[in-house]
Amino acid sequence: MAKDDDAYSPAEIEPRWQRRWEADGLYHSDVDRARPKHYALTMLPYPSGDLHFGHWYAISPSDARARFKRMQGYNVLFPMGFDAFGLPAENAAIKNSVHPKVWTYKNIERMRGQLRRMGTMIDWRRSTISADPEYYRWTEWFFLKLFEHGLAYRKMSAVDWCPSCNTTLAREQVWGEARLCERCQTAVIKKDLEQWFFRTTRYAEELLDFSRLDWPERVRTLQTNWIGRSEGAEVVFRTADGDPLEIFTTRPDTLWGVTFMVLAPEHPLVGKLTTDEQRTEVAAYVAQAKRQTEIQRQALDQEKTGVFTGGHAVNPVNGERVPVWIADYVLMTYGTGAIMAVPAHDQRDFELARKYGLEIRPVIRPEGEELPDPDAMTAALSHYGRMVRSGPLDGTPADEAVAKVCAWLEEQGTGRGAVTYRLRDWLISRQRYWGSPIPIVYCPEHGAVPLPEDELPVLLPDDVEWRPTGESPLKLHPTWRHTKCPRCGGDGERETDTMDTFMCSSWYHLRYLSPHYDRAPVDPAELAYWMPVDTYTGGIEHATMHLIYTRFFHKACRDMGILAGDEPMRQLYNQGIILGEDSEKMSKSRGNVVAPDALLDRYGADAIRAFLMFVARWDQGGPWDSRGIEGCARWLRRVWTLFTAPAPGGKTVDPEVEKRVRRKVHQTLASVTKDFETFQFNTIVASLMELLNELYQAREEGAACTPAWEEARSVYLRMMAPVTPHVAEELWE
RNA sequence: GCCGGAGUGGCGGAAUGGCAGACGCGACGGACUCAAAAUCCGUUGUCCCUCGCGGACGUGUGGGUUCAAAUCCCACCUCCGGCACCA
Repeated sequence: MAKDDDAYSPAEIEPRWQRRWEADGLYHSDVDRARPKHYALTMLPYPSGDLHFGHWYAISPSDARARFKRMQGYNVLFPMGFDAFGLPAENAAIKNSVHPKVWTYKNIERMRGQLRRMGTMIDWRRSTISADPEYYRWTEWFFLKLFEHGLAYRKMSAVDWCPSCNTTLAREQVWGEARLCERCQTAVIKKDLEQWFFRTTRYAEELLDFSRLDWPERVRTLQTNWIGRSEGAEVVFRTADGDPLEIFTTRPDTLWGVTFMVLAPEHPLVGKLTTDEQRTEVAAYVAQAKRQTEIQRQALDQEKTGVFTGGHAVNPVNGERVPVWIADYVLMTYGTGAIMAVPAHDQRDFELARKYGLEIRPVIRPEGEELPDPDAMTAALSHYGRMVRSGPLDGTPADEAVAKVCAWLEEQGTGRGAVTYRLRDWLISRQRYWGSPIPIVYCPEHGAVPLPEDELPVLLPDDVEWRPTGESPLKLHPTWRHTKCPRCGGDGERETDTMDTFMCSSWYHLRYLSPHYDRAPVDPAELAYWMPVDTYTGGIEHATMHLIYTRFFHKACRDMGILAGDEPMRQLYNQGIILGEDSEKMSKSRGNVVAPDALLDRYGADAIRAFLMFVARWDQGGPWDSRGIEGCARWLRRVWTLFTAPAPGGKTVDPEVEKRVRRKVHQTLASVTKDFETFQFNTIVASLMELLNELYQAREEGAACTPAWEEARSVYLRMMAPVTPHVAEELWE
């Protein structure tokens, strides 16, 4: 308890309480079956060097909520670790000639110290670093499991390559129409490479099911769009040679309107279909298309182009022989890489048909309208309608058409109802040094051979050349790659690519539970008690990357018998971004970066914690306001004064005043409790300020030294404890 | 084009069918002080007036439901985010 004449001095009280909590092990979380558990997880930081306000904004309100849950009687786990592999370490190494490991671990030490000054309840015994061999041993182990179960595979394909980062990227890491690298904003190009993939597409349907999750609408929508489910039909056409040519369509009701087909330029049947007289033209188009994928995509309204292969295919619904074209608007990576073209009812096909004078045949009549004259059409008629000129299904009304055609196709054995997804398998190979090795050895005899589990971890060598060469640094290491084939003992070579760091972060929430356990990635007893994560907090930017990967990872592990339950994180909440005072993103180049450390010295962690909760709605974020923090500092000084200064005496107390105090205290308690539950942090601080104003008023009216006052003080300090833990401890008797 | 989110004082925001603008910032006036800082008190949506315990208007726009709408319904406008030659 502070002496009454002491002024509020965070610089004195905060380190003292932090030392005390640590010495007492107050925030150690251990399995305790007698209490309900609460696993509060916040997205782990990348050890970039300094803890900035983005970190504070993500972590300190999450910590306040974890503390609130703890005060409610939950056995709370609030851990923190570091996503320590990744390219910035290599870039820093190149720039400053420091080994990535040295740079990373130095930053981690620094950031741990900064995190401690924040006054969090982090249980540091459970911290993990994904670049520690005792961590990545298990990242490698998970790779082996996925490989063993056919969920990891190696494939040659045209993959996205960032020329600045010198590595391939997952489809999720290529952003926007301009196809920029998620990390460095460089335009991504295509390269044909043999790479490792995880079979995320196997889980596409299940990933669309959010029914067990309390996740924001926004994230669910982003993931749903990303997965991109389309319902339709698969139909098998036949080439003149009798080869099956499978297509996917969402409009099987337009099958009788097919007047040609279009293949992606890379489609495997292109060579065989192309006739001698068309060969030159087709080869030129294929070469041009290939080149085009290597440059930044042009505007979307570019004119459709295509080339006739000279080949034909037969439409199974009517036996008609239609020409087969190739065009670059058909993508090899979606559906089957081939389409049936119905120019009357699809705008892209319409444009190609108009350009090259191909037949346009309307077979869908909108209700109450005439069938359009193809020569007069200026655009495709894409809405549903009654099927006409459609053989046995002629006259089928719009609402029955698709289902009826699917049933009919199945009956005929020429097709069936089908679903296609936009989601691609997750490309995890990176041509970089500072990542988890892929535990595979290539043997001339046996191909890609997984290492036995007891040979893990494959350790990263320290002595590498990390300067950029366009090749994986591990490939240039003189000895590391040379090893023996685990199967035959003959000479073999290690995989020199490393894993996408999103692989490391797909399971870190499991490693926190038992960071040093060495018989499995996670101690089964800890796993059974703590999982799933109860509340997960972090930025929205991971909606279609980390948050898809970790859900995939969990489901895959469930099916491999490693984990239980269908989802890793029950509730998700996204905080916004704290901007510079000019409402722009904080950045060194703009010169609008507000550094937490200087403000910490001036105001203390409690004031910053309170202000970050108060400054804006947490889910929205907003600009930093250096005057606003004065308001929170003033609030804490007023709290200090109210509870330490001698109460004015000599007045008689009106029972109504006492009653008013009690009512206000209990109303505040109810609203603060509700607001903690629903992440409405700004109104928590506002309610506490409001109550403080009332208490000042009541004290003037003689309420101090009454039982109601004692209750008010006790409740007040407990309500503020999660927000401003140090000052609450100091004032608590 | 498809999907989602958001529009409230000078500013951040509160109120999810019941006194719009809580709380804070800023601003203005005052107390304390030789002075400043800190602290404290008061005023602060807009407009009108006879200045009161007064009146009118007011939550992107236009309609509607209701005794009552920032909140519910319909139509639109603007801004932000995602996806997009996805068959």
